[in-house]
Amino acid sequence: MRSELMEARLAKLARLRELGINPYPYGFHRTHTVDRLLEGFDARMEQEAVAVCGRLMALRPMGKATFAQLQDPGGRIQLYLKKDEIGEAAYEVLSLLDLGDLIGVHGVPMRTRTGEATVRATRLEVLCKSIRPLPVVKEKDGQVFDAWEDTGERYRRRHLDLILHPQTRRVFEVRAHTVRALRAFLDDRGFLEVETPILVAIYGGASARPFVTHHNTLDQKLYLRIAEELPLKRCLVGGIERVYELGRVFRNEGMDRGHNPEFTLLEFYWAWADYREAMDLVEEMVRAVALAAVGTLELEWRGERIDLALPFPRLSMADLVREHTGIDPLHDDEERLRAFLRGHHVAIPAWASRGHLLEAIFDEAVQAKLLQPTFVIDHPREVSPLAKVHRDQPDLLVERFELFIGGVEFGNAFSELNDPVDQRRRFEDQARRRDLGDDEAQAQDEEFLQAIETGMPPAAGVGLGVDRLVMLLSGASGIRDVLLFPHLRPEDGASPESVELEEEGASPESVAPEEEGARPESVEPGKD
RNA sequence: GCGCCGCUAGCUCAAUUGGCAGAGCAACUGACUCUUAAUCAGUAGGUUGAUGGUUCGAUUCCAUCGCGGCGCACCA
Repeated sequence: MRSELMEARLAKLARLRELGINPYPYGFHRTHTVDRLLEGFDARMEQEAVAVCGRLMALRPMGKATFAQLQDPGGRIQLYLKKDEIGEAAYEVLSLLDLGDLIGVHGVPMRTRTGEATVRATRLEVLCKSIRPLPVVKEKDGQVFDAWEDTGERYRRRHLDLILHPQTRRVFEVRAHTVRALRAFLDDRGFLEVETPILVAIYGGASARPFVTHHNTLDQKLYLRIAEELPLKRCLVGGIERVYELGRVFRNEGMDRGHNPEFTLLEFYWAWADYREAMDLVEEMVRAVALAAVGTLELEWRGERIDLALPFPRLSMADLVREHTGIDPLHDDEERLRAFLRGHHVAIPAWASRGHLLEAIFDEAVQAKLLQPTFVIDHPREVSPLAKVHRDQPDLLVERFELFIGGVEFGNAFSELNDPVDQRRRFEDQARRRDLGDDEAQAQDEEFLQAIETGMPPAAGVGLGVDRLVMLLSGASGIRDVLLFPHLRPEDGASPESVELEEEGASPESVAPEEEGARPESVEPGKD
């Protein structure tokens, strides 16, 4: 049982207190992080007094001297603690340390006989006694022993993953740099960042099923937003001509290596521009962000080499389908399109129109093949209720593009529809579709329609999947690798009365109320 | 949601045709003042994911469930 290991640590903790040592002190004055200390290490040898602190990752006691490995965000360094030098009392403290403890050491840089950079300690301080053991991973000459690589556990106990795997930390540094670069790119071009509601009474701006929640005081059904689109367009109406939001949206759909229930979406709206200019900007932005975040345009992702330096071709969805299948999706008999999909075992709902069929064939036969960055343009009207009709083929198509890289969609954009009469008609069409069984059809948002009726400037609008961009730039193949705490199934599925609550406050009452009727009316009235 | 694979000590993994559940590391005790996967000697550590079934006997065979991974479907 694990508690036996913990008992040993708790006993040492008690002993430390007996010795008059506070195992949880208030801080430590560090002179160098490990990476800084290693820069110009030899010049400092036997000269400077240094102070380092971090997590104890290895202990090699040899009687009256002990070697240890200390890890901080800058890396690991060896410590040499001699009884002669730190004193009898400190050496007893040392014997009460475990792997995983946080310690601080004052000392002098030295090299061992084998040349390893080392801090010879003159003083030892306990900074935090760890009472829960962490997985022990050993390494020699780049070879790792007893690697801790249970993927699920790494997501579930991400703090351990971060301690044990520097490359995990790097992914989140890439993520931070990516987000910062996106903001910088847009800020530099006069875009204003805004924040709009996540809790909404009407969800819209995308085709997806929402999460449902409830406001107690108002006794109102609320949704978590599935897109940022509609409020940002109201900003356009209000005269914020360049506006963006970079935030979390929520879609109540399947989870796999490309999908998490909540994900980070960048949307920006650009007045007086159309989707072609938006493509120019997105292409430039992707390159700028890649250079800022990882310093290169040549990437490897899911086993494919991706070259962001290549011009992003702009190919119409219909042309791509024709090229890959021989079907002319705009002119061939609809039955031929249906037959193709049946042949590929794609379920086709009865209400599907030519546009839906075109999109379905594209998804089936083309999408996965678009490895290098490609703009797919000019989508069917029926699947794009917020896009402006195509200036050349207004009856069938809209002005829209999706950016594909590595066979995966990264972005979605239109020349935004600003004809209020048409917009209202399209919402009504969506409502009809909903009646026919399309549960992703968009609900009518009256506030949004009224804003559009006031007059929204012609504009391009772009949505970009930030998690996927981070995946591409960090080389991660799954979205869970770029989320610190991805959504997972609850750990203690089976016995409800199991006394196994242990860590991560798996409180039994925190179940998502799937049914409406299950709302507890009597919860803590007026806690505010 | 469907299919395939997996789940054994804190970690990484063994266990012949169904026959007393093991090793290394970590832990504990002892030795060791330049080690580095430290070494040496000893000790302890398990409801084999859960429940049920077949059997004299189940880690092993069967069923159901849980969790995870991969693939498919839906989406971004």
